[in-house]
Amino acid sequence: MQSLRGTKDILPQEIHGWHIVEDRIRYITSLYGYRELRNPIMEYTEVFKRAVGEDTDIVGKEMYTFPDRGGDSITLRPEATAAVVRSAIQHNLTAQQQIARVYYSGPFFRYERPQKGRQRQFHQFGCELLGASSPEADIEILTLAHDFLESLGIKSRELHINTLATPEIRQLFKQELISYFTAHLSDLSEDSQSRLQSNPLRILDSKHPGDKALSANAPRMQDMLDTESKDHFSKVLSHLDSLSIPYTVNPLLVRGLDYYSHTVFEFTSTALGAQDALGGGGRYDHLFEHFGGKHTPSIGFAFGIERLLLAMSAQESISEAPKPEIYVIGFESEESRRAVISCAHALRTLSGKQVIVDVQNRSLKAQMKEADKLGVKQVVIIGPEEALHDTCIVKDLSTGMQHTKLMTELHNMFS
RNA sequence: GCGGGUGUAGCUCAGUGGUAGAGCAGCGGUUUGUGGCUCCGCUGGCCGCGGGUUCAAUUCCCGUCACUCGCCCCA
Repeated sequence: MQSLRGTKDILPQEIHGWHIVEDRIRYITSLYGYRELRNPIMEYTEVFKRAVGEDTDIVGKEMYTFPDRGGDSITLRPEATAAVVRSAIQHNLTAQQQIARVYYSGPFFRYERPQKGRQRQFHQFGCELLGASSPEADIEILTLAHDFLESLGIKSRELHINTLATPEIRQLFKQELISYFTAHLSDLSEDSQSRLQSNPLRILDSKHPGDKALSANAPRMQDMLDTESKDHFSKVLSHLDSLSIPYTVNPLLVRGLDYYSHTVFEFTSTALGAQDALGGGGRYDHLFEHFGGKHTPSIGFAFGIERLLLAMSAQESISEAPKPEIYVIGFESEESRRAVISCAHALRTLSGKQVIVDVQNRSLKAQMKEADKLGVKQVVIIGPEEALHDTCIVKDLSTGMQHTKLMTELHNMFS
């Protein structure tokens, strides 16, 4: 028996990093007034098909989709935004021109070949700012993401940013691209040829050398921007400038999901290998309408938690897990063992410190060894002698100093 | 979905056509009530799984599963 391919057990010895990240998630989101939204991990397949787009890789080949017992087509969520929007509409989270600031964190599923930084079940943390179309909304999301990465101490990273303008402009741009690439059809990779009609934007961020060469000279969205798009984008950039958040405008950044418009961005890290995206996001002004909701311009981002942890451990910025503080040792006599149990219990309740006790009836020596290995600061020894006199020996493991104390004195030390 | 690499003790890895070793870790002793450093000893392995070749396979061949790196794409 073993875990499914591409799924991982997160073991006690590695949980500390997760707790750090989860702690930062709660802290940073709270600074910005974002509240958690917990959606189910499965939805009707239609939710993702409609939001993400039929021609995207996610929907085309990566979804965990299956019929349930009632015959409905169910999908394990491959991303969050679609479900957040579905949920926002269903519960009217943006009623009466209100905006909603939400975040989420949890497991997601994509049926792909695993590799470094890619699993079939992985975890994402993301934020969505629903109902605001201003560049200031974009900046709030970007700075939140920036602050989050900073607080985790992730250094070797870059922010790439681009604008996809309005759907109308993008439609025009697509036509331009199609005619440009069609003129060079034979130089295109097979993948790109098949995408040419359905999703020509995607050819732009292909890593295929031939495609790259063609893309470098392809028509540019920048040259076709309307004043509104141009204005929006330049405001976002100037805000980034004044906040001293470094970025690179990358005209080839298009992102793999259909629902984006205007600002799109991606955080990459050199610590990651081939899957170098820590996370990304963008503006989706028309997704609510796709679901039959009212016009609700929105923007959000998502980070891959496993990738954050990879980047953090690559630069060794994960702090050490806290160590237990007290080890209470007893041995040989029944009285000794009994005294240990009640002493440990009292210390935990009085001091709130982590107190470890041997549960294998091992020797004094063995328990001392374990205390040392665990890195505890203090050891309390209640041997048969001490148990008879209601005393104990308190030993500091770093100095080796030890003193005999009455049990009542010990309790006073920690209360 | 496609290509490369790997799969031997808890971990990191050596190794040979005649069913296996090291270091670290663990446990015990050196110290008959005291950890860390020595030194000594011990425990521990269907050599990923299935099949084939062979007198004999952990070693060679095929398949399979998993991991891993890359492609595609994304977190």
